Amino acid sequence: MDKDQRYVPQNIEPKWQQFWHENKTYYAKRDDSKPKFYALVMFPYPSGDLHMGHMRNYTIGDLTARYKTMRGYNVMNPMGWDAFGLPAENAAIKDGKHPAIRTLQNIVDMKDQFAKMGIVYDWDREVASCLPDYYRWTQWMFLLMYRKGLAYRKKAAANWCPFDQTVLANEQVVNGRCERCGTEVIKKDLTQWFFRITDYADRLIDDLDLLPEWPERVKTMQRNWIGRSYGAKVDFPLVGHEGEITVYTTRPDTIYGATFMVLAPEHPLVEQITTDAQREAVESYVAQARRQTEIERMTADKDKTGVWTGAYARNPITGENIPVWIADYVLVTYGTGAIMAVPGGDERDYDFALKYDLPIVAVVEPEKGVAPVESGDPSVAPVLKAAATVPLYTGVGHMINSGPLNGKPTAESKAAMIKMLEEQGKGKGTVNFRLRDWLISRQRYWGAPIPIIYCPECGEQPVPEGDLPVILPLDVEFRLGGESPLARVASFVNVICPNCGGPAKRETDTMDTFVDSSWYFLRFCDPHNNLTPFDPDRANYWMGVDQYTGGVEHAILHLMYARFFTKMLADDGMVNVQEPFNRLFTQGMITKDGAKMSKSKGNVVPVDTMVDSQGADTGRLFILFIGPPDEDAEWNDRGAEGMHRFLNRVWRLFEGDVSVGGSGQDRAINDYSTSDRELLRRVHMTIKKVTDDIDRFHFNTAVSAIMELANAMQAYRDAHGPKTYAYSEAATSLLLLLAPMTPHITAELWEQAGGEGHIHSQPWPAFNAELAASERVEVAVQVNGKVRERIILDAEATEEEAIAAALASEKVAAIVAGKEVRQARYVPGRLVSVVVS
RNA sequence: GCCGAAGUGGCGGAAUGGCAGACGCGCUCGCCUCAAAAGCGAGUGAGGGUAGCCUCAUGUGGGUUCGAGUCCCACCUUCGGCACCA
Repeated sequence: MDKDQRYVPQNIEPKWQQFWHENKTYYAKRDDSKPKFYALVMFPYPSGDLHMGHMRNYTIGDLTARYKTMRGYNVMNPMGWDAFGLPAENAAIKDGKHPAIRTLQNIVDMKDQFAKMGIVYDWDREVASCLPDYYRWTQWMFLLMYRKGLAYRKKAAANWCPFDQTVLANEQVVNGRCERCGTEVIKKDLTQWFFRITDYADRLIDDLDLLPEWPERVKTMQRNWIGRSYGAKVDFPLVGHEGEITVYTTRPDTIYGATFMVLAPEHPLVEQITTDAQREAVESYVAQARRQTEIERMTADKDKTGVWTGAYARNPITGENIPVWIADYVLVTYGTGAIMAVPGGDERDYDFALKYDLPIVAVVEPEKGVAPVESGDPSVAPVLKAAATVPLYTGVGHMINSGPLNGKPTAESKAAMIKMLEEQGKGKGTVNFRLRDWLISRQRYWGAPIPIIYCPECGEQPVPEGDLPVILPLDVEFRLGGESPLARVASFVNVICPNCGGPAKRETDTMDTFVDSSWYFLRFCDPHNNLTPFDPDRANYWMGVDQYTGGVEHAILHLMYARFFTKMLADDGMVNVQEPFNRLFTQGMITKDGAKMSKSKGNVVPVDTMVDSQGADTGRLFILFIGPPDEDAEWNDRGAEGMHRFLNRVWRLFEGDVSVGGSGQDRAINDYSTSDRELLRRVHMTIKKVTDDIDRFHFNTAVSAIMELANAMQAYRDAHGPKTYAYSEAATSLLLLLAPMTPHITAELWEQAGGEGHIHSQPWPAFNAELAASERVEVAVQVNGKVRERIILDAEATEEEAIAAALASEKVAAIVAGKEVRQARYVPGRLVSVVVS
């Protein structure tokens, strides 16, 4: 083999990709002699084209898998396809190409691109959510939910995207728009399937504490999304009607200040309690509120509007009759859709009271030093009413005007009031969530059919497990129409009732694709199982995922749904972990010209272009070097060229007779010359630094440390040539440290330099603290906080010796002369600090 | 409005409270070349000085400390999440 040829990645990369493919180098088997490591990158939607943003994602995952393998773990690193979804179906409506064909073709193309990047997976475990042997088990999951009472159907005002012609989950509505296409979402009353994720709300919040290795911001986002609050439900009896209005409040302590009530316009009691005199005004307000889209309702300035129903309810504590209003600032979807308004203690209620001249009572006195908000902002109330002389105060303090609670602090009053309400049967303490149940029906074709049959005699019937999968028919006409294209396929719709054998009809909605991705990490543990979704024993061996890598855009949706599924399956005994992902890493976007890479913006750097021109290793290394991996980074072609130059330098470090693979462990330190020691110190410092940095996901600094080692090797080589033991040792470590990052060039050089076996089967280089230690250190000398001198000390120098040496130096002596040394200290290996006056 | 993250050279960025700017990009000069590319070497925060060196400098203003990019307080800006959530 001619080692002197130039570094031409195109000549070596295909060879090694072939090697890993043929040898199934990264195919996982159970091996109890090693600790297991489950590495996983979020499986992608097969869109066909990969750009540098994807490359970052998969490079990090690949690096993790290769690194952990070298560290001695039994690694599983699988990949699959989140293959159902709207884009393929929308494309089919445009050009008639069947989603199945397009998707499977894209999968082939993407696997090709993975291979070209040198990304290795255990392809024996590949799954695609659009294939019957996968979605069969997604349907099985639905039936399990159904059996457990966690899947149910109800009529509700759902988020409807007029463009995609389907309903959306709350999580898929962003600022009132469809997260996919950006169309304004409207509300539509529809009967839909839901998963009862709210049953798990408490655990989904509490168990975030079991995840110390998740980014804090992701946990915070989930906490906020689930939105747990503690308060009370209180019944306000209606005056002149049967029944009561139940409100939810987080401040039961302020109930003495509740001077009116507000219902959401959609509240079911509105029609019943409205008086004839107010009927016209109320109906027109309700109609106007219903007409508004989410966007209008949100962009409408915070100016409060509302109408009195004409009705009264009785404050159960004060016994006073208070008016009942409706207003759209009260949301029917939160709490009970009704509030007790405490204008003295709530900004919204205060604004409303000012506008409609409703009484305001102060019930909380601020702590000393806390000023209440001055009343009477003229922009809120065009005409300042007498009542508005009461100031607004929303904080905590001591109760006033509150009967027996007077003088008590807020927290104590809250507890006391809940106790009183419960004793008198007027209410009870409760926990409330912002989280809503997960709406999973989609009126679209390209998804897993919901396995339910509607029988005119027996009603709703689950498809018997033995009849799964409910096959998605392929012969379908693609056009939009407000119901699933499946509804037009007679052979799909018309079935026999599994209960009575009479004619019945299938559910024609499909499941949200987030259902598919909520359990795929479990299927990877046992991907070919024909009897169950996965064998609990196999799942328990691999779970949980030790390193999960993906985009932060999944912080709420996918990551919350997958946690929900895992808990549900744990409850069912299918798996013994409460949390699916032990460690989560969310990588930042790669931008170009300041924007996320996208076809429509024309700023895409495709993986193919990168790999064909500079090579996969160059692309991988630059994407690791570009910046902290959890932050966004701007793509820069010049930077990639720099990485290519560096790999060229590495290549040249192996010119001549360089050998690798030996170990200097059995040599005594004294066997090395001073310059050898110097090089080996650098080698071992680099081993430590790179190891720590990879463990912390600081890949950019790991790469720069390796560059420094290469620079030191070059200098050594210029002086002493490459044929020394120390150089060979350095060359060995350099290749091993780079191996997870740039697998092709390191595998090639390892082979050319006569290394034993395959580089990626070698153990990670061992750090030798003795070799890393140095005998002499340079330390700075600070006088009164300013660095004035640098001195060389013995590494073992004591504080006394260090200070003496510092004071003895010419410069320091000159500065200190004639002054009193008030303080002196030595930070070993760093500096000497002297204070004089 | 609330919650979270971040502000450091021309650029990407580095720095367990201990010599700010590692590493790389770019740029300048030089070597090599008929020339270019590639490669190699030197330099590169700002200001001052012939020079040894000195002063200033990590969004702004305070503070703690022998010592602050790092810790504390207030503020400004940018990005992300939530948003009339009772």
